[in-house]
Amino acid sequence: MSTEKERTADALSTSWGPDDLTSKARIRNAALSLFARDGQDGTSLRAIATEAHVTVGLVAHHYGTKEGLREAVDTLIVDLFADTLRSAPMSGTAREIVTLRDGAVAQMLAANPTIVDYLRRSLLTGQGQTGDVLSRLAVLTAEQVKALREMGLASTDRSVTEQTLTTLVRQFGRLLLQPLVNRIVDEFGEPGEHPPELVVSVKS
Amino acid sequence: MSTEKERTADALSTSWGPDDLTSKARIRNAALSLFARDGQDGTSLRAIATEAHVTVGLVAHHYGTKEGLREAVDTLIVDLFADTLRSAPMSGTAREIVTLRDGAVAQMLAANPTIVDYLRRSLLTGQGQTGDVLSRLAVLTAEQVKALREMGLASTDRSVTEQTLTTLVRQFGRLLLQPLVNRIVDEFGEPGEHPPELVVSVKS
DNA sequence: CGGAGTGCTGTACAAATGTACAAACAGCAC
DNA sequence: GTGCTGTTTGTACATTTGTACAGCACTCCG
Repeated sequence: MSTEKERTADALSTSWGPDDLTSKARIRNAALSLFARDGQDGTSLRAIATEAHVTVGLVAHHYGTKEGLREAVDTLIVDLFADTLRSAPMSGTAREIVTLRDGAVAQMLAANPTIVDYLRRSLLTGQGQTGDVLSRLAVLTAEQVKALREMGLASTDRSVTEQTLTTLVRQFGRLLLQPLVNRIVDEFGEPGEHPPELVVSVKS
Repeated sequence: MSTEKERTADALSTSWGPDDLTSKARIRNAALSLFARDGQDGTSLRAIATEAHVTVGLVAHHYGTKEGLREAVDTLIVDLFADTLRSAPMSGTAREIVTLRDGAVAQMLAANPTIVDYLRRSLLTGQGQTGDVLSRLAVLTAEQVKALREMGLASTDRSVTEQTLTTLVRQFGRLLLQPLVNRIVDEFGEPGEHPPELVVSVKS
């Protein structure tokens, strides 16, 4: 991965002031935030420009069209995902490895709730287009599954498709569904009542 | 319930030709379909008018603003939900009753996938506004829970909030998350491979 | 017959949006 | 200095959007 990617990935998780980032990076981060909150159709290029403290023209200059901006945001997320998985240790039994990798992903997502919101939206808004961020994450996950299999670090008693699916559901399912729980508790729960935990899995 | 409501509710589940419906009903149904597919911001009043074979002016004439149209769609769904629950039998043990009611809801939702898509979108798009369709469904569910409790037909070992939450998650959770599974299987699965079943529940 | 109400059409309009483009500006090699 | 490359601004434009409004056709009641 290029140094550019690491720099931008770090820009999300570390606590750099917005002044330390390039305008290009600030635009992309603003797009991620606003896309996650209001959806892609719901956020204008002007809103992104304002949030990034630049003008509309600069957004078009760096990313061309709105679609180009979306691809940049997608790439940021996919790279962050890949970096997270690459930095996860690969030692121990197959089960231990899965637990460690799931934990690394969960920790990364917990540190970047904006990405979770963005992915949740992508799941609905995206019409299943290839090149979509979810497709790219699915491809990434499938590659990881195959790699672990070849190293003998993953069970092979299920199909690759089913194993990929299980992994993604394990990592995303609970997070994608959380708003439903939060809304109910917000509506009826007494203040201070903590939302119960969701369990999401695929029936084997 | 007024006869109007029952007529409109039937309009979804039975197989009446579009010519048999009033323009007002056709507009509302078109709005439901397009809102479900493209989101509320993503569908113009003109697209709804075209789908319903009317002009833009008539949409405004019947429903005033786009917000009014959304409320009409929400009301249709809530009424359909209420009708479904009212027609479910209330006999047997507490567990049997829950199973029967969940089955009735599942059957209704399976017959109206458009409503599922609409609700899935509402979960994200809606900013938790009261009056939102999910809020109204939550209120409806909570009322049902309390009613069943007073009749001694529901267990009282958990809080009403938790019981309401469990019910909604049981009825919606799997459906809301299904697109994730479908997309993975579409992307990697061999043709004809059927998506495995999801399991969603709240940790007790 | 007449008129009143209602469903319905067509059009008009201001606001917002994505995109294109010309010009100003900064840093840097030569 | 001069030229060059990349950044940044400001503005302009066509399109789409939600909403408002004036008028036509029809039905029903007196």
